[in-house]
Amino acid sequence: MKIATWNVNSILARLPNVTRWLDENRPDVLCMQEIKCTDDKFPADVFRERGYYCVTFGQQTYNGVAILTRTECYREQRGYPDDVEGAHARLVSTQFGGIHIVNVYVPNGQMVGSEKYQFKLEWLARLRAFFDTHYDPLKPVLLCGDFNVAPEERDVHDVRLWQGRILFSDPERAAMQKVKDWGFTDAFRLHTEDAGHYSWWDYRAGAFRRNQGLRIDHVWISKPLVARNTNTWIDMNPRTWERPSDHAPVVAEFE
DNA sequence: ATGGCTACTCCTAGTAGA
Repeated sequence: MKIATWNVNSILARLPNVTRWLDENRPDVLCMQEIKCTDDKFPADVFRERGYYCVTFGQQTYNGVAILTRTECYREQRGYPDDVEGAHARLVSTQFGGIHIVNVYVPNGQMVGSEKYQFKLEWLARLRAFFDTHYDPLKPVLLCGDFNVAPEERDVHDVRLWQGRILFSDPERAAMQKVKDWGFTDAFRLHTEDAGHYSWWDYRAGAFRRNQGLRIDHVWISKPLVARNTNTWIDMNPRTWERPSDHAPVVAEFE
């Protein structure tokens, strides 16, 4: 079984790239973030033609998450259960093949110390509480998405540049670690110890060409899935295509 | 060097992303 996560940075702008990648890779599940459109604008028919079912939690202009699956799936959660009306569309979940799949788009945080940064830290605290309340770490649970946090120094191309800054500040990393402590393992790190593997590169200044990126997109798995995870990798290919997303897909395979 | 690039919008200039 192949489960992938990809921040597509607008599903409407990225539709040719996403369909091409689906055709070439045929994952069982694709979790997407930043679809940037409401559910009625989501191109579900294009995916249905390719044999995928969709659950979406869209929003105009900003945020928005969706999950594509090869067999019919049912939405489990759409945002946090205690969300107020009009809250950001940043979390959607489903069950597939006996696995609880939670797809998140963690807030960016803009700048350390800003209101948005505070919102990010609170959102991450709620994510941990959400797992405490609704899931069991002894069952197969997979949390994936754009976490907007690089966990370790080896996940950052230039530690001196990023130290203490947004996406790599200590409080963000601690908040993310708290989520991990619920009972998750970073699937990518089960297979690769090296530095220099990134999932996002700035559009500007030739960052991709120079491999100046961050590993901020992740697939985290609960204990029962660890032994089944045969490989997890970052597919840099679509980042080389025309009109790419600034993020690359992360793919996890299970037996 | 605070730029660089991309996508969005009832505001095509301003906001947001990371």
